[in-house]
Amino acid sequence: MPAKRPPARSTAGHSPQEHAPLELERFLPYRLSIVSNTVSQAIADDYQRRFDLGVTEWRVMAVLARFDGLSAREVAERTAMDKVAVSRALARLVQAGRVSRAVHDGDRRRSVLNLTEAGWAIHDEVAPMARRRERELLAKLDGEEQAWLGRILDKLMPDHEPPP
Amino acid sequence: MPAKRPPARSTAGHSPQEHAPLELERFLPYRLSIVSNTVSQAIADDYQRRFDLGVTEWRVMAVLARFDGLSAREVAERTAMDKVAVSRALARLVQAGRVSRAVHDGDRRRSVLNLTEAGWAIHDEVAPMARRRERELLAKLDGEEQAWLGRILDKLMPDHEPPP
DNA sequence: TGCAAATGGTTTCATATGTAACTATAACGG
DNA sequence: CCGTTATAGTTACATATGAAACCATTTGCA
Repeated sequence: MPAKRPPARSTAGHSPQEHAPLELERFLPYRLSIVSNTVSQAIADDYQRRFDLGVTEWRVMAVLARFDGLSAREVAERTAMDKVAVSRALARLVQAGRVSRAVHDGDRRRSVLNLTEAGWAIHDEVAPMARRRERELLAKLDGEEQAWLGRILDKLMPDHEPPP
Repeated sequence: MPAKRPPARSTAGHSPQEHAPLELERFLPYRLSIVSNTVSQAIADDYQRRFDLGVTEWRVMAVLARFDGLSAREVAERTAMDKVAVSRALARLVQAGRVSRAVHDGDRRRSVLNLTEAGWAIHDEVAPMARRRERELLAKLDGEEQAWLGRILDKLMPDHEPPP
């Protein structure tokens, strides 16, 4: 262990002015990002290696499992990803035979996307995993806290009203 | 507006089994990541362009503002970044004359890091900005919600006890 | 001592991601 | 109709990020 550890004093005795440094560990956006990244990473680790499936790809699969025949743009709306990310995720998914892509009748710019059998098979393995992780996360909170967290996230969520 | 929008039914009438698709917008890790990314991005936009300063660099500056003479590894601990990210951030900061790097007496592997005058000048502009953004974020919540959020994040935070 | 293992830090390489430019098709206005 | 503008999606480029290999130094210990 190293000989000296300077005391955790503030403003580094540097100059006359008060520098009011930010305390990262009490800074809300910082804490949010730590928690969020830790959680996402834990979940992703479950399927990332096993299925060679990225987070973005999984999100696309998740919406296609609920809404079939979406276009790439609609997928983007529902996943809060931008269209480039969706395009790339789809390229991999189609390539891997997990999603089928057809052309929309009457608008040949649009794709019509669906999970394939292989896609469904993966979905049906990953979805329960993800839910299990979510439960593990929530298990750290008591019921009251869980309820508050839900409400708070609703309030903080940028209004991103997907079509009903 | 396009002619048809398929109803939001589940499981895509695909096969006999129940597919139990994940509802992303109710999935906690997903919502967390949306909120976190939105907030971080909003803050970063403030200084990113103005000072050509990345989020990682700002975090390094923030800890150096509170603790002078840290080594890179100590910075990494306090920012929850990995050492590669810290190394890179430091390279840019030192290059830009915002952080000074010396060699530790008695352990020549270690660096001894400090903000320079230029670094302090930037810090003193960015820190209040960041705080203002945090206040804006919290303004969306009432007092009770703010308190709960703080407690909840504490509980969800991975135990990452930096040395006192 | 002296040498294996550990530590601080940087570099390398493969991937991921964001922005802007681009292609193709469709919608609109005269 | 025909040119302009808008939309769906992809490509290209630049930058960011993570994992592992890598150097230098220090520590531990026989």
